[in-house]
Amino acid sequence: MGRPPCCDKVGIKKGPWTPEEDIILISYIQEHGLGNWRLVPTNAGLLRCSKSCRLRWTNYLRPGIKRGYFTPHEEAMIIHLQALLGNKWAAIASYLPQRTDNDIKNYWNTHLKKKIKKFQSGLDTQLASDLTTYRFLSTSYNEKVLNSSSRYDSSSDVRLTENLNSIYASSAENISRLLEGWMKSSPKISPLNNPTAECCEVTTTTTTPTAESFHYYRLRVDKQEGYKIIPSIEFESILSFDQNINGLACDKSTWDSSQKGSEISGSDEEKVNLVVHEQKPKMENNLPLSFLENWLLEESANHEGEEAMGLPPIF
DNA sequence: AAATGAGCCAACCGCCGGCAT
DNA sequence: AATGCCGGCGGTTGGCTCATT
Repeated sequence: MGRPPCCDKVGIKKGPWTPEEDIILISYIQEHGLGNWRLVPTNAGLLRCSKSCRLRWTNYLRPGIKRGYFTPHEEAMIIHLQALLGNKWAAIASYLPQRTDNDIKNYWNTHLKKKIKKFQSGLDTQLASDLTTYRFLSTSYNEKVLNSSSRYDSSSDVRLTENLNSIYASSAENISRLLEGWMKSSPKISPLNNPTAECCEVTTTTTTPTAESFHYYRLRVDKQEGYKIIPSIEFESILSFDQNINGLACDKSTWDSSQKGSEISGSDEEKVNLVVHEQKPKMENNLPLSFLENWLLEESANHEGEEAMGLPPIF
């Protein structure tokens, strides 16, 4: 006999995650840490399979995920790495720790593949005129031919970018998006799914490693007053979140129409603390650098200034 | 204004290797 | 040793948004 199944297939919810589910998952992971995904849905009270929870966390909720447009340097890295490694998205993502493999895969399929095709057919003069990108594309595809016998070896994979001066995205952006979605979808479901709760608060702490600072905010869910995002200190330094929280509130009717189920409790006295721990770049795996890794370091240094300035994509 | 198509992306599906039982 | 789940991965899809007709 093997292990018991992780979850019943009956009664498992599918489809897009609601902000309420996100909150539940985040708070569970904050409390219990990452570990046995099999136990997560049951213990957290989520009607999802463990796989869905893990995917949601790794692709969307975990701290440090950078979203939005890809910088020219990121694009070039993806193109180069794809040429070297093939569709090994997880391996490619290991060199871009702020991006998920899913994001990179999507970006490749929806943007880069077309652009490369266009470039190869000689139609994209703008692309060809950009020396940096041209060099990446040229060397990538030359190397693909030269190194056609090489294979990616995960055992020797050095998380190179941990050694780079990566700009870590604040998890506040993720959570602000989450809360924004929560507000939009709130008419149907209560965030805390507790029909008896009068009030509940979610207190979140985030850090931006580059700024060495902490940012606090609270989401207050009150049966009488509705939802409120309560900014605390240093909000102004997270521009995107600061913008997102403006005007986020709903009235009592929203609360009343949204009472369903009971997943996590909430009361005036209860608080759920979400402490999102940001990872700082580590200097581990100090192994000798391969040709690729040296190249990436070199290119990263070359593009550091450009990326920091937030230049728009080339394409 | 309505219909249609394209683009995008979050989430699912299915496979595989490793490992717990 | 055999069984079958877990976790990771790449491929695919469904549904949403936006642009065009």
